[in-house]
Amino acid sequence: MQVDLSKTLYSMDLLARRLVAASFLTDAERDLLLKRQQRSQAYLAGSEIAGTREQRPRPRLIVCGWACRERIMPNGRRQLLSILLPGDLIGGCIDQRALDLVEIVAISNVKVINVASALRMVEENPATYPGIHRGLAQLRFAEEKRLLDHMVRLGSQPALQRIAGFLLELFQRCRVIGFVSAGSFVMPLTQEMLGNALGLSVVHVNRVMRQLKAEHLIDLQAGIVKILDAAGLARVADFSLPDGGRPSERSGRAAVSLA
Amino acid sequence: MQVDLSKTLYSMDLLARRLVAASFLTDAERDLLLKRQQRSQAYLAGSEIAGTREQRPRPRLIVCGWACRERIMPNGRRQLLSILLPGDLIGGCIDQRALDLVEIVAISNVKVINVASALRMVEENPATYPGIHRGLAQLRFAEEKRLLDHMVRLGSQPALQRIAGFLLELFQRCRVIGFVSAGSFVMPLTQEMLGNALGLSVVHVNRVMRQLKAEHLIDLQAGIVKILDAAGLARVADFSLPDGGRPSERSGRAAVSLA
DNA sequence: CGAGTTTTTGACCAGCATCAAGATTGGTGG
DNA sequence: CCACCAATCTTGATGCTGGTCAAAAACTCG
Repeated sequence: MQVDLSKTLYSMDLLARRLVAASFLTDAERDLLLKRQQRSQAYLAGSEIAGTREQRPRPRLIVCGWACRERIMPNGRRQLLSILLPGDLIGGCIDQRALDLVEIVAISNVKVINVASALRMVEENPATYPGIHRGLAQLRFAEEKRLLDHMVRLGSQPALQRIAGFLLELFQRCRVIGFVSAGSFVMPLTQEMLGNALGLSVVHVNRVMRQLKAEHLIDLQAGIVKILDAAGLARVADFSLPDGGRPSERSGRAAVSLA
Repeated sequence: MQVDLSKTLYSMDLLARRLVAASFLTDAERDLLLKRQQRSQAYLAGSEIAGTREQRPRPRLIVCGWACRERIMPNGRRQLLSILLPGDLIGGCIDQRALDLVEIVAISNVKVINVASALRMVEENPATYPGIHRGLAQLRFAEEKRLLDHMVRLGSQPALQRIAGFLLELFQRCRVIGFVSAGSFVMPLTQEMLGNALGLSVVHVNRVMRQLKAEHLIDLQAGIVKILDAAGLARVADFSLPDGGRPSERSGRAAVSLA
């Protein structure tokens, strides 16, 4: 289902779209983003976009395809740390050296463009590009938020909620970049990858996905996820107790401990 | 064991110490750090240093005591996201708004000083304060690394290794800021907090700590942790297979996929 | 159509949570 | 200095969530 974009002009249109969503851009800013057509760099699904001992990691923008940051442990186990979608920056946040910490791997076929010079221009003249500057800050903020959300999932949610929340996050991210139609989006993650992202075994991921399907919260076929009941999913994802108690059950617990 | 520092001059000495460790400072830089004595702000153990809906979170430096970033879930469960030690910045990294994402809570009694103006000066004139500028980047880098390490712990390590790795991290961080003597450091975390940080129940934290003690890797008493065998701990923490298999089994995987 | 990958199921078991209760520790007031 | 209380630590018993093993079905692709 990977669309061949080889004939498309690669520009920073995607970045522009995301930034515009949050801020109005000046003409100078539009120029910076849209006039700089660039040759894109392509990576095959499964290949490494940036490795642990990268020579000189340049900030890049994903134009097409999915990638992830992951860490591979000495025993071969993999932990996906975050998913990167079109419009996301690689190494644009934090510090360049942060790339040392993980590997960036293409999940589907991926195309990226180098945004080092554009970023540098913005960093050096924030006043000239106020909208982009602010927009970038928001991108970083969103990335940080996702990281923390995911930590909470891993640390304190059972499998059902981890998966529900994660799917919901992907859904919303896809929607922002216009990759959702009729409540569906293409998700090129195998259940094994989902497991690696969520700290669960493939088998268990499968069972939970199946359960979500049985409860008519999502629908699945051929790598396409359809969110049938976003509100229901959110309800499942946010809450932690096995019984369907409402959030106010703290009083219940309290009552027990008082009894 | 909380030393009363009320008569101490609060300066950015700690920050200076950390920065110096990695970079040489110019006179201007020393001045910036050391000449700006500041009134410190104090927080009692358990109190909130910065909340989710903070009016205007200013970057601050922890001068004394331990704090943490945590998220509290609707069901009352808590997930500690990171531990903040003296010399760590609050809200100095990423974006100020990142503070919205979590609460910052004092674990022991804590003192902080405001470093907003100093940070602004450095950001605006990076050339004047090259050492500090680089040093701050390293601080951010280290924080990012810790976050990712912790995610790996939560996502793909069993209890024994989570705890071993976490203790080791605390140990090394304490050593850097000079809070280790004779292999021991004061750790004001209750086992319940450890559990909240590591996604484990109090009971299980206790059992594992006990096991580490039994294996003469650590010693524990009255909130003081003594690392008896750092190398042994590291061995436990880094590896995930029950048997002591060697790391090089990636070749095995490769061979399979090539065959 | 056959080989490899991914998904699906079932059977079994282990790691860790939960529940419950007792032992320590530290702090407080008499 | 001791009695007392709350918080923390410790330990045992029991059960559930989710891991592991194994193998069969459904896809995918050349």
